[in-house]
Amino acid sequence: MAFTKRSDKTRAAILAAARQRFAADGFERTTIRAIAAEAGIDPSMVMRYYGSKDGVFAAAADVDLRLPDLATVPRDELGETLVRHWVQRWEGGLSDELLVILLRSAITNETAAEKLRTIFGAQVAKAVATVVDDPAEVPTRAGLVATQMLGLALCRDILRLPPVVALDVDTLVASVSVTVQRYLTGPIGRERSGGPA
Amino acid sequence: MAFTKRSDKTRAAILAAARQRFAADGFERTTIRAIAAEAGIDPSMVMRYYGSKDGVFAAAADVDLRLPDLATVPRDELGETLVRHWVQRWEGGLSDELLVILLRSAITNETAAEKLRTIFGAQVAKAVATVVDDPAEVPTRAGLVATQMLGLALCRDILRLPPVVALDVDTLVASVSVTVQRYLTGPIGRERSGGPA
DNA sequence: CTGCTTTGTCAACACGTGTTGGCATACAAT
DNA sequence: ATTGTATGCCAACACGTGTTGACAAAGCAG
Repeated sequence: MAFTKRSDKTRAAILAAARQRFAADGFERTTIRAIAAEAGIDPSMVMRYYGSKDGVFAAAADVDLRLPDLATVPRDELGETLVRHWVQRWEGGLSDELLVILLRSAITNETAAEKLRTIFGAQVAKAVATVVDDPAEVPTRAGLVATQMLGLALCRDILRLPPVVALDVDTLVASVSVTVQRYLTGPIGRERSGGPA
Repeated sequence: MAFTKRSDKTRAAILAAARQRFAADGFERTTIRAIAAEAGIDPSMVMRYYGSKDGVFAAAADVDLRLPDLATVPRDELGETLVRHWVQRWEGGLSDELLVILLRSAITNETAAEKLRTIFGAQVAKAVATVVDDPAEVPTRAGLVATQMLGLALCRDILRLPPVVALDVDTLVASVSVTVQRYLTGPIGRERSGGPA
């Protein structure tokens, strides 16, 4: 299988087309025919190489958040590092409609939702775990972080709320970083926030 | 038109059924037939009384955020007031699948997205405007607030990320309030956060 | 009771969907 | 050149969709 078959080019074209369609339209509104048209081939090829619509989707939505390794980051720059990385990941339109696909589809497609849950449960929690001392706090902090990061992506890249789209990257990062930084290292829940320590 | 027609009961049944289906399945996956079945009537009635699928949706997604009047709230309790109200609005499952409908559908349906943009543009900005001095800052602050609030709803009530679902309301409100409070009254962008002021 | 409007059901349409099998062509091996 | 196989296209299927119109029953007006 390490040999390149003649069909690899078509396979790749299908995958690229599928990503574009899924990202633009979500799971339900994307049709096999549309994918095939964009790839410039026949719909039946999509079936042959990926088995079913769910098959293409699974292949297209195989995503890695590629979060930075927080262990090497100064403790007071965690928020900024994470948020800047996140924003750039979403901004870099080219190859990264992956995240759009996942988020768009996760809202109506239970398979995609489960996948997203897994990815966030694993990758974000792992990143957070390298930073938080008390293991019992990890899920809570990871959840709060997810709340802000996904909300940011949702408003800016999916819903395209004008004021959020209008924000320049630096202002955005500066504002949101503080939040994420606190969710990572600050007090959570009902603890006093301005304590002496 | 103030008189109650005989068909009002059916109309109401259709609307209730539509809300349930749209909230559960989103716009695309909800079928006229499913709505009719849930309402216990014939699919053609849905068409007769609401014209088209888009018509039913428009009627079902006519939503009012009912944000509290921030003018009467002490300045340092703004975040908590807003967030608690928001969480309760989403928690109160009964009549309020309205928000689920809107958010779920806005991700794939452009009409719904536009509606959500309008609602947030108007209602949130208005609420924020009663609190912020500099009018130029209103959109930015409203946008940031939307980011966190919609992200919260997304993770907790749509995607159901386990750690976010697991959080009890008080912890949630306590943690997120601080963020919203800062987006409303704190420094934004690249200003120094701990300045001498 | 006789007519007329309203409320509802039934059956069907035109269309788009995922999916399948058959058939031509281009390539690879002998 | 002659096989055998991989690659691609075409036509069709079975099904579910939004939507429409004809027709029956129920309520009301005269």
